[in-house]
Amino acid sequence: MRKLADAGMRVFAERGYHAARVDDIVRAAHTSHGTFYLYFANKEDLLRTLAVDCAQEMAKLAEGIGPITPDVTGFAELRSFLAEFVSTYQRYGVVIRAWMEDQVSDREVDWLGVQAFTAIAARLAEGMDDAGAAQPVDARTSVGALMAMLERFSYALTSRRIERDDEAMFDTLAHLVHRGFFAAPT
Amino acid sequence: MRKLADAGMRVFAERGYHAARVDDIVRAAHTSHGTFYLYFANKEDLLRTLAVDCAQEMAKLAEGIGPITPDVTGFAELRSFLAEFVSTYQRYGVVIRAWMEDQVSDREVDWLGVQAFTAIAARLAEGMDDAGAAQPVDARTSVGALMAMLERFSYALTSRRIERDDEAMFDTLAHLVHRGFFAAPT
Amino acid sequence: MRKLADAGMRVFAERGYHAARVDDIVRAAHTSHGTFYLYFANKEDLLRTLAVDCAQEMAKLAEGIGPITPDVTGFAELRSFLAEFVSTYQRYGVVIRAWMEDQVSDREVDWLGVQAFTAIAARLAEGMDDAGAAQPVDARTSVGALMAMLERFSYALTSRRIERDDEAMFDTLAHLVHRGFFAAPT
Amino acid sequence: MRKLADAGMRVFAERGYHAARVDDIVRAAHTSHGTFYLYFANKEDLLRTLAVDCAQEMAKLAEGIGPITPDVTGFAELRSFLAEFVSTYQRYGVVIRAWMEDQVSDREVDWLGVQAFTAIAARLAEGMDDAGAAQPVDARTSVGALMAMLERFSYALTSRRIERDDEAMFDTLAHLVHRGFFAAPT
DNA sequence: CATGAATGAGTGTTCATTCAT
DNA sequence: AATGAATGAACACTCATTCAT
Repeated sequence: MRKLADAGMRVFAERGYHAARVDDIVRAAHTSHGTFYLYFANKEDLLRTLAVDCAQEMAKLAEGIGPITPDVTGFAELRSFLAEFVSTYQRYGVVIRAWMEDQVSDREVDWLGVQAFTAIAARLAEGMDDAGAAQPVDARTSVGALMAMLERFSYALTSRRIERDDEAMFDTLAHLVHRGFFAAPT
Repeated sequence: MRKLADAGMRVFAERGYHAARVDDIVRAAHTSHGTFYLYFANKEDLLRTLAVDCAQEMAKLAEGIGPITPDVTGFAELRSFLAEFVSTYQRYGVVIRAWMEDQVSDREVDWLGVQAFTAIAARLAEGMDDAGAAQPVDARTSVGALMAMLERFSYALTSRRIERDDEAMFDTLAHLVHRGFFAAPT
Repeated sequence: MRKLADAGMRVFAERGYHAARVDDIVRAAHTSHGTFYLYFANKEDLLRTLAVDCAQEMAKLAEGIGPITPDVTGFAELRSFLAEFVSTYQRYGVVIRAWMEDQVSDREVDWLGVQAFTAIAARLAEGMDDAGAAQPVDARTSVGALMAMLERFSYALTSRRIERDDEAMFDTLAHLVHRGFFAAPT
Repeated sequence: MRKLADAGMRVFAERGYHAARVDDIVRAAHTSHGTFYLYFANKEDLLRTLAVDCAQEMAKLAEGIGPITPDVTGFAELRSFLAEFVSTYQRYGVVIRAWMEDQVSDREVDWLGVQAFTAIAARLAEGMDDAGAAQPVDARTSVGALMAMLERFSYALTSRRIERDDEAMFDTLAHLVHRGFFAAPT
């Protein structure tokens, strides 16, 4: 039930997954405990559901991006991807962190995660091929690094620990990554 | 007491902070509950203590590195820093993630974190000055990105979700970051 | 919930408030720990609830008594009040003593206590006015003395430390107090 | 050891017997836990020791009073006894209440209590004999009533719940009791 | 005599989960 | 489908007591 999932999202964001009580979620959703267990096997099941949502959005986002090439078009593509990723991550941050802290694993989530990862890596690899010649950087490793970076920045932005001009920061990140990939002094 | 902190580290790593029961830690340390609460106010206090340890090691590590310059020396410096950071992070991974999940904050930890961050940023800024000319990337943002990247890779390596030639991976990372900083096609 | 309050009363009476474990109460009430904390914030909250019950009964009892006059009617009134008070006190003895030992305070209880006290003092003052002339005893102080006396006798009777003809004892008490109030040599 | 008993007295008075931790007492006495258990079998043993002290003082006090006669001398005797009793009680209040709450019993304490009780009852009986004729009040019951009254007033004074002219109050009490005993209209 | 670090049994309290209505 | 009162297993934490030094 959407109402419950949304409430879970909100409550997790406010209190953190572990501190969030089923009672909080149920109240936020204006429902009863019974209803919660009608739609979710247990609290972790709700986390899993939200993780699937997250992975789906991420995968969709990954598939939507165009090739990341050494030229300005590639740079723009990367730049816009950064912003979208951060926005999505900000919504699912708690879910992701709880997921990691609890070392949970789930077929569907894992699968979607790999899909997203592969999609981005593919776009990047295309760009690298375009750049020709032997690149000392590996596409998959690079994508991993990119996503890690994004994750952390998204978190920092969410928790407001960072105070800076977002636009300038995105520019720095985009340059950093783009140059890291292609060594093109823009 | 060292024995308890060490045991806590081990148990947190195995079960995760939230799943770890005080009883597990006490048993792993071959002590009693009473002794635990003799040295730590509560479970979270142990987490805080470990976070301080972590922040201290990180700060020390950060201060030990030499300038990260555009040349091969700088590259080597960066390369070796990566390895050390990952190694340290791997030991404290759970602590860091629990710290973030619980949104805990602590004067000492925060202070040491800032110190470490600043130290690395300074080394990097030096290198950037050497590189002369206007750099489109900002040193502080870059360091943030670098550390995020490392954090996530460290985690991936720890949880063994990644299976790859570590040396090659470190090379890719070092290149990626170094080129990102200096745009020097190595 | 009545079932729990009643069980609490019984268990407190048997073991004393401090020695009574929540588990004992819960078992005596044929319920679960969860249910206990559904109706009471904690063990002390149950004590408070019982103290309110006690204060209410005492206040009701105090309001029910007629004027305590120097004549035989007044004596009879006093005599019957004594018996009722003792009976009530016997049921709430443990609650009262725990309440005092723990130096707890509560708006409602305090208020009802004052009400009861005032009601009795008023009845007595009326009688004293009837007795005319200056009385060397103050009504409020006298009531305090009376209630203290009753409290302790009630306790003695409850704990069976006293073994005597109850009727005779009540007579002595009634005479003692009545004469103390009105100095009428019966 | 006196130092510990004194400290116990102070701490019990401050926090109440149950809330007082052995650690508090030990710290207040500037000694160690080990030393505590060198002189007392356990926490309750300290309570018992203090109860013995209390009972001894009370017994001594009871033995020191002269005959309580219907005349002014008897009244004065009673009046002064009241003040001394209250003063003693105020020091031992917590001990007494804890003793009652825990329903503890002890040969020595019980014996001294009976002694004190008997001594006062004897003095009163003497006075009653002097008053000649059949008294409707029984000496032992009367003494019980008297002591109860005193106990409660002492407590009220200690906890400062009562705010009144102490001297006037003592007068009322003395009159009340004396007249209750001898029915002499003052 | 004195110490205080170490102990661990004991207990209050929480909260995910169930099930009769 | 929806409810929410009832459950009880699980856990953090306390503190009286001991004993090696």
